[in-house]
Amino acid sequence: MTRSDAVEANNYIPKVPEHIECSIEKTLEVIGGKWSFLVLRELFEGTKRFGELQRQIRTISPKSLSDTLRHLEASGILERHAYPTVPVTVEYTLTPKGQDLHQILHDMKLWAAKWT
Amino acid sequence: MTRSDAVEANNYIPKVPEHIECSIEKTLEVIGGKWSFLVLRELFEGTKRFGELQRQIRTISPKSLSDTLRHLEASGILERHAYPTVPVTVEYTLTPKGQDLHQILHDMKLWAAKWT
DNA sequence: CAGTATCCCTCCAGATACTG
DNA sequence: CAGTATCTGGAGGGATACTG
Repeated sequence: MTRSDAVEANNYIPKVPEHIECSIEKTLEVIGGKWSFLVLRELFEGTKRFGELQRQIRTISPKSLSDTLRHLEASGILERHAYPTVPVTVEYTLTPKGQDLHQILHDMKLWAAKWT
Repeated sequence: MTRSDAVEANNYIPKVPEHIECSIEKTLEVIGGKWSFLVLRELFEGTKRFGELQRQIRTISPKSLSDTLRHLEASGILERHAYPTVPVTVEYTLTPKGQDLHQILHDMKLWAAKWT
C-alpha cells in the first residue's frame, strides 16, 4: 500500500459516532488518537524527523507512528518534507492550523494539574 | 456484574500509551472516549436522567451509555443520584471538576469552526 | 425507568521482518 | 533512514433480550 492509498483508505481516524453533528468531534479526530497528542507535543518544539520522533516516543511502533503522521498530514496539521539525500531525509513540521492547537493542549495540561 | 465490579475492572477507559507521562493524557482519558464528549455536552445544560441522555444521543446503546457514565463517575466528573421512587429515578449531574472542562470543550469548538 | 447480561464481530495496534 | 507488508490477538462496542 502506498502513502496515497492509505490516505484514501482513511484508516486510523479515531472512531467518533456518526450521524451526530458536533464540531468538537472534528477536533477530537485530530488530537483524540492514541498517539496524536504525543506527536503534537514533540512537534510544538519544532521540526523533527521520523527517527527523532520514534526515539522520543519510545513505546510507539514504526507502524503506529507512520499511521499517526499520515493521519495528521491528511488533516492539515503537519507537513512532510522529503529531501533527496542519501539516505533520504524527511522532516515533519506543524502547519499554522496545527500550531493553533497549542492553547487547547496547554489548557488540558492545566486542567489535569488542577484536578488530578 | 455489579456497578462497583465494573468500576473495579476499570474497563472503558480510553487507551492511552503507558510508560509515557504527560498530563494531557489524564484529560484525554476523560474526554477522549468515543461518547464522553457528547455526554458532557448534554450535562453542561444541566442535570439529566438516563433515558433523557439516551434520547438525545440517539445512536448510543444502553450499554455504551452505561459504561460511559460509570467511567465519568469514577473519574469524578459527574455524580449519580438515585431516588427510591417507583419506578426508580436516577439523575446525573456534573461536579465542579466536570464543569471545569467547559472551557476546553468550547475552545475545541472554536478551533473546529476556524479551521474546518 | 434504568440499567445488566450475553453474544459476537470488527478493527486497532503491537510485533516482526523486510526494503528503496 | 524512513518507512511498508503482513499477521495476529484482544478488546471495544453494537445488537438484543432480559430484569429489579
